[in-house]
Amino acid sequence: MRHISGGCNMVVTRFAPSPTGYLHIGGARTALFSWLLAKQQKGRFILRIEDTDQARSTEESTQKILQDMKWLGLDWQEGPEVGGPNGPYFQSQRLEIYRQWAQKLMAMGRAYKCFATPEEMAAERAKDKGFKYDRRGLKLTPEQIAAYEAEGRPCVIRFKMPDKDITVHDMILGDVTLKTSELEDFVILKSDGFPTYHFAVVLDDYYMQVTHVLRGQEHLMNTPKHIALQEAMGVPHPAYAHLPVIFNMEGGKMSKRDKEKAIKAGKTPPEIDVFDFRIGGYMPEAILNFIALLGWSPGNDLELMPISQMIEMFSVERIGKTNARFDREKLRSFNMQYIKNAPRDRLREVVKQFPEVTDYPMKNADNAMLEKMLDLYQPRSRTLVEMAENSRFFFTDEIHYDTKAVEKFLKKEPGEQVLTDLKDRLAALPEWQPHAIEKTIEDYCTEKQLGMGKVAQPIRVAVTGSSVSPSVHETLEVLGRKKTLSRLDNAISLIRQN
RNA sequence: GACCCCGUCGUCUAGCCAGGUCUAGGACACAGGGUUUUCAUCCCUGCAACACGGGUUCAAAUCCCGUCGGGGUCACCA
Repeated sequence: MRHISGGCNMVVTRFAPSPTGYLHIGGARTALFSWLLAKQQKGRFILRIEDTDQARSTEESTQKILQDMKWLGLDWQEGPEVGGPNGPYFQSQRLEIYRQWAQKLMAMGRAYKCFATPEEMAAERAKDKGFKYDRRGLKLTPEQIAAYEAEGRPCVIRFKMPDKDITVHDMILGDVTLKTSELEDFVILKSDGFPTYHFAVVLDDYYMQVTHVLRGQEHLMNTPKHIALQEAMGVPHPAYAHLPVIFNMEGGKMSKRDKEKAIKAGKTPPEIDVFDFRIGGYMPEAILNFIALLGWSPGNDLELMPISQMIEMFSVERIGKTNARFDREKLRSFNMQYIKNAPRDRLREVVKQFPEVTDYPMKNADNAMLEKMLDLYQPRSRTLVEMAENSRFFFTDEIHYDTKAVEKFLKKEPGEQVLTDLKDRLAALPEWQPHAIEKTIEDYCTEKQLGMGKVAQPIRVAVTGSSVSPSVHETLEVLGRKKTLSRLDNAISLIRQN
């Protein structure tokens, strides 16, 4: 009898990505829900790498996925890097288990060899759209099999589906019954000796003592196969929960292809993978909060909540059945609020890590400058990209002058006059303090009978290149007197150029 | 095409399981107003949904059936 580590009733969930690219946002939600369930139930969360597709799996992808999981803060109690009692956690390292069970099932008469090549099967399917595997392997005589093997012909092992209906008791969808006639004898062991997904998940979930399987709804039709397999092997069924699909705004499944489509159409590609959102300047906590609400709701009007509260309030019963569109506008709003409400320590950490994956002048910031920038931009940035771009004039002297702004505020009256006058007055200030700067500007306005807008905008454009920035006196203060004056000079000569 | 799942504001959703308290609540977006030196924030107001058709019932967003619509799956991919 196997000992179940940590107690018999312990909830064990897992996330089992295949390493064929970055972590998809939908995968991240599956991982999050599984993680939340384990945390809430004081159980264990396992990360397992399903690298049974030799053609597509890469070590690089594995690393990317681990990195994205860590960045999101979804830690695992068992899996790559941390190990665990039920390892290894890479399916490619568990081949012996699958082979032995395949043999066992064959000995039991529940599985059999088939020598048909992938090409043959594809040809059958091309001929008949509704083609279902015809059990041709089962019709082979022992002599034929021996002869094929003597020739060294490759074969697969197929599972013999039982002749009965199978009901999935889904925690979200309820009971879903599938007629056995809908299912064919599927391959469990490929000709390269690797298991198929169906075989590997069932065995691994069993050996890793997984109690709850949360996965996308696209797996619903696979589940009867897994249940049949579990029955044949005499192992328990984990509880299943099939999550609604995440749609793009067009109403189709949100997929990596959306990126290629956008590029072809000459548009900027949408964020699809977790890493895209990371580069896009989103905070992991905002992403987690947002995707948690794609299908799940705590039941009251609560939306923004810390992860600790999500853990507390999470329940599979409150996951809905309807597919959800991924509304980036709402994510942006969430992200803005997370940036605005973040403790300074946390925001500083996030902002300092950001240049690791991007390249903005912000990366050259010293701590004092960064802190001042944060004072101004924490309340007014929806993403770190906005923050980095809008504040770039602090960190580089390569100012890009917005043409419209230059025309409107510098080249028109009283632009030049304002700059030359204020340059002298600011240069003469005894102390470079925000209040002193503000007063200088205000006094100037009063004296010249000019509205604040007439004065502030030319300065703003001169110093930042843009007509948009935090309040002028704070901006100047942070920039420093030296840079302020030299940029005023530059702007003045720009005006005089023509 | 076959099988399966789903269907409340433009979007995410609460309400549905245990019908009445729903002239359907919240959030994002949008529109208008206020604050303001620009932008953003912030505050106020507004717009806006039970897919459709039948039942059951004194009463249906809530239960049943059908239609339509959307989606998923049909691999030696996961």
